[in-house]
Order: sequence, then structure tokens, then C-alpha cells
Amino acid sequence: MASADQESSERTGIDGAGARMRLRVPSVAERVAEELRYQLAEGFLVPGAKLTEATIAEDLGVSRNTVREAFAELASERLLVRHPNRGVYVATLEAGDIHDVYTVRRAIEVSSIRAGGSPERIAAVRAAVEEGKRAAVANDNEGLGSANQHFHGAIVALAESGRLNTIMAQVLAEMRLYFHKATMNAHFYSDWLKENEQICSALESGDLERAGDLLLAYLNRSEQQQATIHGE
Amino acid sequence: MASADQESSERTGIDGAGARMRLRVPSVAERVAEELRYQLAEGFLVPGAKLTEATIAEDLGVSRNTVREAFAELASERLLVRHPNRGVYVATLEAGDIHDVYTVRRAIEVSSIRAGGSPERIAAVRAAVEEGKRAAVANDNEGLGSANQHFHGAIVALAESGRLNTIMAQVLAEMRLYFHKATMNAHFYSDWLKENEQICSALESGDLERAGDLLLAYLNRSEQQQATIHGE
DNA sequence: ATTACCGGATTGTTCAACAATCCAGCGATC
DNA sequence: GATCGCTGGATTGTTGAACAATCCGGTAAT
Repeated sequence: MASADQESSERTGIDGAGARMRLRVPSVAERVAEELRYQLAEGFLVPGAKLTEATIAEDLGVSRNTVREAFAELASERLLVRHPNRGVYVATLEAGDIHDVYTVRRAIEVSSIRAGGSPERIAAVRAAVEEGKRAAVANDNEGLGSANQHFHGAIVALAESGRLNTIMAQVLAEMRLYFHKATMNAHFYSDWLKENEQICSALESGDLERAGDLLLAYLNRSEQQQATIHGE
Repeated sequence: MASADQESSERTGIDGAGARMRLRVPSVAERVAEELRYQLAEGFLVPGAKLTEATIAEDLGVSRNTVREAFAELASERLLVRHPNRGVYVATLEAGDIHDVYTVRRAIEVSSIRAGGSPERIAAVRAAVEEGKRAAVANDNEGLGSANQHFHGAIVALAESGRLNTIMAQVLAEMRLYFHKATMNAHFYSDWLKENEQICSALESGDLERAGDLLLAYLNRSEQQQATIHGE
């Protein structure tokens, strides 16, 4: 769900004659990157932590060169930062980065929702809203978080732009890394639960202007909250 | 100019005591990537061309592994595409990619200009406009193209967002690759020369609404033109 | 306290090898 | 004659080892 989707247009089914289709088997480097992405999203690797090539290579049973390739990929996604000759570290949040991230989100999310989208894409937004409601009644704090990410991902997906989708996926991965479970409590979620509902309703009724305004207001307020949480 | 600027905050001066500051010397892989980027922008490597690891490694006098690292970086910027076990190729323009690229541009450029910017950033936009005028009177077709890219880059720079800047830099690199000199003639430029002037004036006068509308109109028309040029 | 130096550790890069995969050509089969 | 399967050559994917370059901490000298 969190991974980029640009090249994943491979079919995963089986053809009519019974012969297996060519399943796309990820390269070792890709699997290493995926594993690291998982550990980052899960909070096992915290911002600022140092990743030593040799250690990870041994832990995962792969070559050092392969680990380097994975590092390069994650660095290009801003999840890791390279300090030349010093090592790679889990990305940390510098002052101003919060505003930076939200600037990107405002640009692509608002632009996407203002342009509307096909009924199927709008239905996907609705589905994310309902997913959030279900997680709420189930008291599934974990599920609430991912439902929200699905919601905002679905909004960008309205634009049907592969490039915007991958950009958004990367931004969401960054946010998972920075604003981890610890920083968000249940009281935090209740706000946008009905706000997402409003945005989705406006979108469904074709009032794109209002949907965009609501979304923009939400993003501005969310930035405020995150800024106060993350010191100053 | 075209390269990413996220990490280039190293100082390039010399300190007062006369001791040399630590100049950031790019790694070999970075220089290989830079060389390939140059050849791509210059049109020496055309879309669809195949890049063989061993050949390039020998040509540039570096190791195959280093070439692979450079390939990975350029692939993450969408300038190259990897076909697993088959090789890397210069990215080609699929149907719908034009719309995709312009969707990204509309999102980040319009959003940036609508938010305005500091006087210095606005002055940079003005500088790009003047740069275009000078190139026009000098009949410098080459200079006209880069002036236009500087103009749109300066617009995104209004937002003061490092992430948006790198995204825009990548998009511009893609456009340099696809819409090469051959596809644009002098008659093509004359249009937006005064259009950039109008946009810049509106920006300087604080009429952000109008500036955004003009920019949006330009992007829509430009997409139309590129679509008709590139088949269809 | 500051500076200079030294040794260990880690990264950057190269090289050589091998496995896995793809591609083109060629013959065998129906 | 077209399809199928095979085989050989070429390229990529991955590994392992080696070495140079660089950084870091500690120690000694001033």
C-alpha cells in the first residue's frame, strides 16, 4: 500500500490456458528496501538512528553492495540521509520541514480535489472515509491512521497522475516516519473523522470549490497542530 | 542549475584564517550521474536508447557497480527506466505522460504563485523574464529555452519549499529530455515571452489571483501544443 | 586548554567471479 | 510453412574480497 505504484502494472492473474503468467519477482535490493521501509514505518528504526552497511548486510544475509543500492533508493525518497564518508541515518525533522511537507501536500491535494475525478475514484475516497469510521468504532487506533492516509491518497488519485501518486506516496511515507503513533492519540483523530466526511460529501455533490476549501483548511490546521507538537 | 539542490547547502568560501574549508567533492557515482544527465539534456542520448552497463563503465573509466548506482539515481528521477534483466533505457514518452507531467506542473506552479513570495524571490522571477528578453534580441534559441525553465523554476521557488524545488527540477529535466530543441522553434517561443511578462507583472503588483489564472491558462495551452506535436 | 598526531572503524570504489535471465538463431516436429 | 523447444552467447543481478579515502576518538605534546 505504501510502496510506489508506478511500475506495478504487471498482471497478477493466471491466463486462460492454465500456464502461469510471469510473476514479477522483486530484486534483492528491492526487497531490502522494502524491509527497511517496513521497519521505518513501524517505528523500529527511529529518526536519527545510524544504519551501518555491514551490519544490515549481515542481518539480512545479503551483500554490502546490495544494501548500498537499497540505501540509495531510500535516500532518494528522503527516508534516509547520506552523510558522505560518515554513514546513512534515518531522516530527522529539521525546523521548517513540517511547513515544507505541508506545502507539498497543499499543492497536490488541493489541486487534485479541485479538478474532481471519475465516479470510481470518488468512490475510493468514500471507501476510505468508511474505513475510518469502522476503525473508529472498533477503537483501532492503528487502523485509523492508515485510513486517513488512504483518504488523502485517494484524493490525489483523483487526478489520475502516476507522478502525483508516487510523490504523494513518498510524502505519506515521510509522515509515517516523523509523526509516529506515539505523537497521535485518539483525541487527535476524532477531529478529522467527520471532517473527512464533509470533504467527501462536498466532493460527491460536485461542490469542488467547497471541498477544496475544506481540505485546505484541514491541512493548515493540521500543520499548526504538528508544529506545536514538534516543539515550537 | 538543473541538478537537485537539497543538500547543496555547503559553503563554498574560504574561512578568515586562510585554512581551506572542506569543499564538498562529489562522489564518483554522482559525477557519472551528472555526466549522463548532461548527455540526456543535450540530446546526445535520445529517448529509447539502451545503456549497457559495461560499455558506459568502460567509456567513463569507472566500475560497473558505480554505473549501476548512477543508473538507480537517474531511474528514480524518471530519466531512465529499468527493465529487469533486460537493461536500462532512456525514458520514452508514453501516451498520457504529457498530461501527467502538466498535471504536476499545474499543481505545484499554480499553488506556488498563488501563495506569493518574498521580494527577493519575486525579483528572481523578474530576472528570468529579462533573461528571456535578452536571449530573444540576441536570437539565442538555446538561451530562450533555459530562460523559460528558469522562469518556471523561479515561480516554484516562491514557495520556499526544498521538496517542491527538487520535484520541479526533476520535471524540468524530464521536459528537457522529451521536448528537445528540435521540437521547438523560434515561432514557438514568441508567445510566452510577453505572457511571462504579464504573469510577472501581475505577481509584482500583488494580483496573485490574476497571476495564477494566467499561469494556469499558459500551462493548459502549452499542454495542448505539446500534445499536438507529439502525435495524436 | 589547545593542538597535533595516530589507530581503528566505516565508507567509497574497484575487481573478478558466478548465477539468473533474456534473446536470437536453429533445427525438429506437425 | 508455422510453431515449438532447445541451445549458446550476451547482459544483468548479486556476491565476496580487497584496497584507498575518510572520519572519529583518544592520546600525547606543546
